[in-house]
Amino acid sequence: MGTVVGTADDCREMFEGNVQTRITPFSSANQIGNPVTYKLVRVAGDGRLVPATDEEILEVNETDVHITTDACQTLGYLPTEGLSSRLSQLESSEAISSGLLQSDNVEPYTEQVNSRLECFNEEMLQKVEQEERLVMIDGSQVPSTPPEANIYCSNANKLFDEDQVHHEALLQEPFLVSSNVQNGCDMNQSNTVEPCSNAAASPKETALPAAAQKPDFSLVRGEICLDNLSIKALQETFRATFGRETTVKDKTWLKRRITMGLVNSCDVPITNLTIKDNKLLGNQEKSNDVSEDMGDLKDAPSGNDHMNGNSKACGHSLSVNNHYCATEDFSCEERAAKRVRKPTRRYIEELSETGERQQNDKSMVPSKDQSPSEKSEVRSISVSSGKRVTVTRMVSLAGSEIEVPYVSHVRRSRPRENIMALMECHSSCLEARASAGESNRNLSPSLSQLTSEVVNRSSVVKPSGPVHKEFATSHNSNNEEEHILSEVDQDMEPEHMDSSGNSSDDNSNTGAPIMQGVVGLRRKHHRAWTLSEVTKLVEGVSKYGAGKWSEIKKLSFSSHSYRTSVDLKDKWRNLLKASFAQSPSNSMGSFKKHGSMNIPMQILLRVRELAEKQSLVPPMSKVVSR
DNA sequence: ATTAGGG
DNA sequence: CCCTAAT
Repeated sequence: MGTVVGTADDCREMFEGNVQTRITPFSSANQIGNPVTYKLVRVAGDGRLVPATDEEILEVNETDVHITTDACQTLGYLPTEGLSSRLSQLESSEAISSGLLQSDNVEPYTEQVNSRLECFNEEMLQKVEQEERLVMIDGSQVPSTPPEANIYCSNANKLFDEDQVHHEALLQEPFLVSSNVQNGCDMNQSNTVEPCSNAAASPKETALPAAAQKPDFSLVRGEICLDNLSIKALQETFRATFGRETTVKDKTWLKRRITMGLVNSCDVPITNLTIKDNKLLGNQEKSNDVSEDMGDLKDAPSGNDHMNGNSKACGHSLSVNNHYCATEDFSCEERAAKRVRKPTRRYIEELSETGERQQNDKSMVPSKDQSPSEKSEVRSISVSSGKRVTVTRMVSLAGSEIEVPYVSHVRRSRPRENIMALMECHSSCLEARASAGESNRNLSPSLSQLTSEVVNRSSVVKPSGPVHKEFATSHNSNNEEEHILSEVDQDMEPEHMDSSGNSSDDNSNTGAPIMQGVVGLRRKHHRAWTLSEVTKLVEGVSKYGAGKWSEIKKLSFSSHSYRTSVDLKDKWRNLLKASFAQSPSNSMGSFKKHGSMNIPMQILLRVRELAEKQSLVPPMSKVVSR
């Protein structure tokens, strides 16, 4: 609930902040066809739509979305998820909005209608899809939408039939209007928004506080409509809606399910929204079949509203839900979220990066084609194809607006903190650059910030400025360069060894030769191991035993902050390999001809020695060492 | 948080 | 070196 309130506030902000209320050209409605999903969004003072949270993802129809429209949708649509209950919650906001709208222009009505239409369209699309699915599944004739449903639809249409003739055509498709939608529409019924505000407002106040005593709003037409249906009919409807049979006999359940299904079908991932709501309740119904789970998940997000608003209507089933939710509300949410985010991994992220960009590109095209959306501040593209949703937002920069990919605050570069700032900076910069360039050369504030941040960091470490060494030469073969550097290091190292201990030295001297800024996109930082390092490593191993990498790192590599225990481990592994590989044929002498570093025989021998020792007496060595 | 291993 | 899984 609290969340809801917050939403309302946001809405208010939107309205207030948004000076220019724009009316969506009707044309947009015509073009509809893209499912639109709105999530918690707020409008910045300048009118930009901004995700309520950084992580918030806003899926919006790419076509022009107007703030007003958005507001409408936010108000009307969001609630939709939760059904009537939601509506009640939003009432206040609606009232506000309505008031504003009224004062503003008469147009709001139109806008609302549009928004609504969009909703309908979405639903219709969904419906159609479902139908198709059904066909595929059954092969038999598609269960036509229950007559009632159609009737219902027709009613809904009547609301704004005059304006949208074309829409009707679309609506002709079997199409169930969810109660929510209805509610949302109610506002529109009267030309003036007033009625809606009034009607809505009153219920809400009562409803919100005490769920127990709620007005009849719970009995939405949709509900009623469904009510009239027999169980069988409901099942049919269910089937039509979800594309699968259901054995559930519970009328209430069916109704709810259908309603919610219709509602939810509009928006796919709602996780964000849910998360914000502490109260988001999961829908826990025991599903009869597996697929049911999916539905539940979907429902989960909106569950909250449901509870609040529909408790009355749904009766017992709801009460059960409430209970469940009360205890596990959040977990439910999480569950859903997890499901959605499952594939999340940094690795995957990177991979998907490309996809995102592509998507962006795509989005660009349609935007032009679809309709000139001059003003849409935010245009986010929902990609139905992929699970990932890319969000972009327009940022006015230097007078011109540019589309910028919305970047999550999560840092992309490697997690390690020590890492030579330089390298990180490099990689980050490169990344930033790359992404910026790839994404239509847009400068994203977030990106820039990131970059600057990185830069600052680097500057702290190395005030002198951005890497110089690295830029020196950028051959295609980094290895060579690195190799050379390593050699240099080797030469220098010995000297440092004695005085080793000051990290600054390491940073500047041991300096990371790495990313050759210009050419390679290679983001791997590589720092060749110096002889001294190897020596230390071996020493450490002999002292503390292999496997005590953290110890070794602490005691023997205090000065080399960039070597992590993992690095040590890896290096040791390599050394072992090398030592054993070389032992058979000592002919090579003290130097390996390979590209790898020259490792003195001595060391290799020592390594082998240690290795054998440890392998033979693993436990002892560890204990003994100290 | 470390360590062991695979890539 | 990087990334993960298992401790």
